[in-house]
Amino acid sequence: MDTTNTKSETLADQAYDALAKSIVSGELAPGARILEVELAERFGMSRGPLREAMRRLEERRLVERVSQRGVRVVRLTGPKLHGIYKVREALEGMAARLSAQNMADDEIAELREMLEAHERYVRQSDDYSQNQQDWDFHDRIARGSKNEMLVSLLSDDLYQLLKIFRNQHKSKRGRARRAVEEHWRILAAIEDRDPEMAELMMRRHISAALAVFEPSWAEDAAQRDQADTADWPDLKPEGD
Amino acid sequence: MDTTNTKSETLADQAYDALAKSIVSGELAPGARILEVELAERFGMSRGPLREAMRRLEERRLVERVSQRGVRVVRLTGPKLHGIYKVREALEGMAARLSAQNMADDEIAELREMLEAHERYVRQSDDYSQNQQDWDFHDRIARGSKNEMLVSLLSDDLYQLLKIFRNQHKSKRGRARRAVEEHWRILAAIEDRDPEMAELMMRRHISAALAVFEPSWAEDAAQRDQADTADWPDLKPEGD
DNA sequence: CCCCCACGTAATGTCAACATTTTTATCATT
DNA sequence: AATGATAAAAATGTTGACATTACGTGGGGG
Repeated sequence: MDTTNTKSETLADQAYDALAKSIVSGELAPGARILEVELAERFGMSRGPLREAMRRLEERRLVERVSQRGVRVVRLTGPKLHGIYKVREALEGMAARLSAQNMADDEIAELREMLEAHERYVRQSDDYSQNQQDWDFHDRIARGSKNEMLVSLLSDDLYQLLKIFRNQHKSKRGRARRAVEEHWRILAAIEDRDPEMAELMMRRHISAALAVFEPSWAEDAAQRDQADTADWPDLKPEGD
Repeated sequence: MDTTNTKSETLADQAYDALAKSIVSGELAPGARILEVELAERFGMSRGPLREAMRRLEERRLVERVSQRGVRVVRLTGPKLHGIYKVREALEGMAARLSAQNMADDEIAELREMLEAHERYVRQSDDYSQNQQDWDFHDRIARGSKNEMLVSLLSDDLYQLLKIFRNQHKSKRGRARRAVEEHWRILAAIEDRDPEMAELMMRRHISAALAVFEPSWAEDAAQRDQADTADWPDLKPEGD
C-alpha cells in the first residue's frame, strides 16, 4: 500500500485512495479486518484521517462496519451478486441506449479498436476469467452515455465492488469468446445509432453472464457458510 | 436538528442520521455551508465524529466537499436531474419487473390500499407537488423486488437525493391525477404477475414524470447561474 | 470436561489542543 | 473609489491522550 505519489490533497483522501485500491486489487482480501492502529503505523499518520477514509469506504459499500467492533472488507454472497447483476442489467441497458444516442463518432471508433484488440487476445488465450478489457468495454459504454449518475453508479461503485470478486467471475470454456461476440453486437447497435437494439443486446449480454457465473456462486456459498460462524459471530439485537 | 432519541450507537452515527434528515427535509438548504465548529456546539460533541459523519454524507452524494474549504449541501442542476431520472427509469423498471415476480400477495394487497388512499387524496386536493404517498408507492415497489442493491440504490440513495429538491418537482395541473392512474397500471401488471408489462408501465411513468418536470428545471437553471459565481468561485487547477 | 468470572490487553470512539489553510477586515497607496 | 498588502479571525486537518468497549486467557468451581 502506498500513500505517496497520489494526487489527493489531505491525508484522509490519500488513505481513502490507497485503501480503495488495495481492496479492489485484492491485496486486502474480502472479509479481512482493517485495524486502525496497524494502518496508522503503516501509513505514518494518526488514526483520525484513517477513520474518515474508512467512513467513505463504508458508504461506497467496499467495507462493512460494526459499531465498536471494527471494519472489514465486504464479502458478497451469491444472492447479493445475483442482485448486483440485475442492477447491472438495468443500468447498463440504459447506458447502451444512451450511448447509441450520445456517444461521439471518435469514441465509437476507439471502442471498435479496443474490441478488435480484445478479440485478438481472446483468440490466442486460454484465460477464461473476466479481464480488464471486459471492464474497459463496459466502462466506455457507461461513459459514452454522458450521464454522470450512470457513470458514477456503474464505474465508481458497482464495477469496483465486482472487481473485488474477480474469482467469482470464472467462466466456462468458450464464454470469453461468446462474450466478445456479444460485445460486437452491442457495438454494432451503437454504431447504427439504434438505442432499442443497443439496450436489448446489452441486457442480453449481462443476463447471459449471470447465467454462466451464478452456478459457481452457490458452491462458493457452501464453503463460506462454515467460515462465517468462525470469525464474526451473530450479533444479538441490542434492544429495540 | 436532534441527536437524541435516535437508535444509533456512536456519536458519529447519530450525527450522520441527524444531518441526513436535516438535508433531506430541507432544513439544511441546498448549497448551505456545513460548519464543523457550529455543529459541534449545537450537537454538544467534538468535531471528530462530525467529520466522520460528513464523510459518509459525502459518499451518499448528499454533500459536496472541497478540500480545505469545507462542505456544503449538494445542489442539482437540470442536466443532473435529467440524468437521475434516466437512472430511475432503468432501476425502477427493473424493480417493477422483479416485484411482479417476487412481491408477496399481502404486500400487493397493502400496496392497493395505499394507492386507494392516495387516489382519494388526489381527488380532493389541489396539491400539484409530489408528495410522500408518491414516494411511498415507489419505495414499496423497490422493496418488493427483494433485491437489496436495488433497494439501497433507490430508497437509500436516489430518493433521498431527489427529496432534497421537492420544489423541483412541481407539476402541471392534472399531473397528480395522471400519475395515480399510471400507478394503477403498474399495480395491475404486478397483480397479474406480468414482469414485462410492469417494467413497461413503470418506465413510461418515470419518462412521463421527466417530461412534465424538466421544462421547469431549465428556468431554475437560469436563476441559479447568477448565484453560483457569487458564493463559490471557480477553483483554479492546482498543478497536474 | 465445561462453564463462569476476573483481569489484562487490544481495539474503537471521542476529545481538546495544535498546525495549517482560508477568509475577512483593515489600512495604505494609487 | 478601487486595488493591493497585511494582520487577525475563522475554519479545516491532524495529532496524541484519554475513555470506553470488546476480546482473550487463565484460574476456579461444579
